[in-house]
Amino acid sequence: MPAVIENYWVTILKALGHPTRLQIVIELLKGTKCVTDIHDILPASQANISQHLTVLRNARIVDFAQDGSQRCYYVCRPELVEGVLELLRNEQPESKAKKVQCCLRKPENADGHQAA
Amino acid sequence: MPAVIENYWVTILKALGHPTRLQIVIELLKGTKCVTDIHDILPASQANISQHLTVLRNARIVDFAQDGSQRCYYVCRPELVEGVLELLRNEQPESKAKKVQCCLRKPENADGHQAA
DNA sequence: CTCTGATATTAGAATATTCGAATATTATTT
DNA sequence: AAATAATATTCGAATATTCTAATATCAGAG
Repeated sequence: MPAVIENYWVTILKALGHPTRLQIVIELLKGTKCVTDIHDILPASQANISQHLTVLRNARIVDFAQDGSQRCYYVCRPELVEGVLELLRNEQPESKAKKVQCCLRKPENADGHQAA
Repeated sequence: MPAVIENYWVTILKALGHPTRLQIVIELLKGTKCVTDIHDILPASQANISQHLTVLRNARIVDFAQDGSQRCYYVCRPELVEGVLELLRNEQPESKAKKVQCCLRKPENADGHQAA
């Protein structure tokens, strides 16, 4: 699990971890929309939406197709995004730990735990 | 999709959207660990790890079981977290938009688009 | 109660994010 | 070319996040 990959994962999660951006993505999943459409739907300024779209684009979550002077934005990884939303929707009740014992830190099983 | 729910989703995504916290969660999925265990594994100070664990706990992603003076942390929503990681691993190639046309903003189909 | 290991909290500086205002760019129409 | 609609960029202030250093708390051993 190289650090490079996880950095990319973090970029994706961070991009989704903002209310406006999550809303944008949810709306785009319903269908491709241009910036003004999104602006009509969400309570944010045009510039701000454009900024958030840039963040989402840098995370490679959305992309756009130019259509005249409009940019038709769409989710370019729908399975990823829908999957995440699906998991969030199916919120399970928290599970308690099965068994409490966790680590080898206890004296009796100290086997090369502190720096060798 | 009430705002309250999405706020919670954002909290979860934001919590996962940090390199150290994502690492912590990945490690905890392998097995319950106390803070010192995590500290041994990851390049961060004890205080910092404790802080990140607090963030993860507030997002209800992890919880702990007290075991003497230790706190055995574990992922309390394993399906959610593993599901997200699984989706990130199966990174699909980006999909291009099927068809370019997107919105009703065009003059010819302007039907109640601007404020009625 | 004191000592120690384990963990948490606080405070503050460093850094990053967010957003509005203003401006720039790009494509289309006239 | 000028006007206009659509979108992007830049700047800067406000705010939030992150991290380190220091300190506090808490549990068990002696």
